[in-house]
Amino acid sequence: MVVRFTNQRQEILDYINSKPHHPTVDEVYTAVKIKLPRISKATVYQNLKVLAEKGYIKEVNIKGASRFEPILDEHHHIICRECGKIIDYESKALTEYSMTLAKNMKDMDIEFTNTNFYGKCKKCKKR
Amino acid sequence: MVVRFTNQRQEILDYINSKPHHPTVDEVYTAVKIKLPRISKATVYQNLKVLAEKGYIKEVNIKGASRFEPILDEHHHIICRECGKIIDYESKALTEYSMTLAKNMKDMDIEFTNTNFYGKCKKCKKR
DNA sequence: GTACGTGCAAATGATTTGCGTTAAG
DNA sequence: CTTAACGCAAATCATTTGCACGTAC
Repeated sequence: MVVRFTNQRQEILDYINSKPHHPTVDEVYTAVKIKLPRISKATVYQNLKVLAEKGYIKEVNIKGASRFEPILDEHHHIICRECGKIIDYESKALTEYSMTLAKNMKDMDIEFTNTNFYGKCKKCKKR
Repeated sequence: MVVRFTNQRQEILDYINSKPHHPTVDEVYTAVKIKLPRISKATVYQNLKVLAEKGYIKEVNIKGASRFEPILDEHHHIICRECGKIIDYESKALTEYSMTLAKNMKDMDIEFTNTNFYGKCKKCKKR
């Protein structure tokens, strides 16, 4: 199965690569619609899925909804439990340590790891 | 606001505490329905939410759907990217190391951390 | 007795699917 | 040309909400 590089696919990929912002499907749809007004949401869903499967982008699940991010150096996420805000957090040491543990697991072949730090952001803490 | 301990709530809590199995909402619903045939799915949703908020159980998000687990010692998850199977993984060292990093974060107050190890389980690898 | 909880049905949101048409390679 | 991809509408899941009635405390 050949993966064709259509306009729609390219715009979606470009948008996700343009900002470290972890957009939702709707955010991608709204943004890409400006350049390609006739695009449908189903196409956005389909392409996000394909792009993630083929390894062009990465899918993250926060509070029940899918979000997407570029392929960056392996990193971790700081997540507000209340509003779902995400901050990227890089720690090679943590990644390496996790992967060391992964090598000793026999139940599954581990491909990558991700550590989530859950808490409350400043805004949500005020309330 | 007083949290009342109704039959429904107790059965849901008991079921989740009974097995290290990370059930989905539907699995909880089906299981509890055997003992309480008149229970509605909305009640299951409501109670799972309350129980998680009050800290009686923990919510985990895998492949877009909510799953629930008892409050155990802090632990991590090994997840099959294909079928969503979860295996618990305990490593005090990893938890402690992550929490050490968390103490230096100024953007958010971290309450807990969780590391996910993603890979493919034996069954899915065969295909 | 008074909220909080329940069950039901309807509403909302997220995601997927079927299908006829379009366009990439 | 041929087949993956598109756009649209409808279908399917997951989850939430409104409301009249029931019940824990």
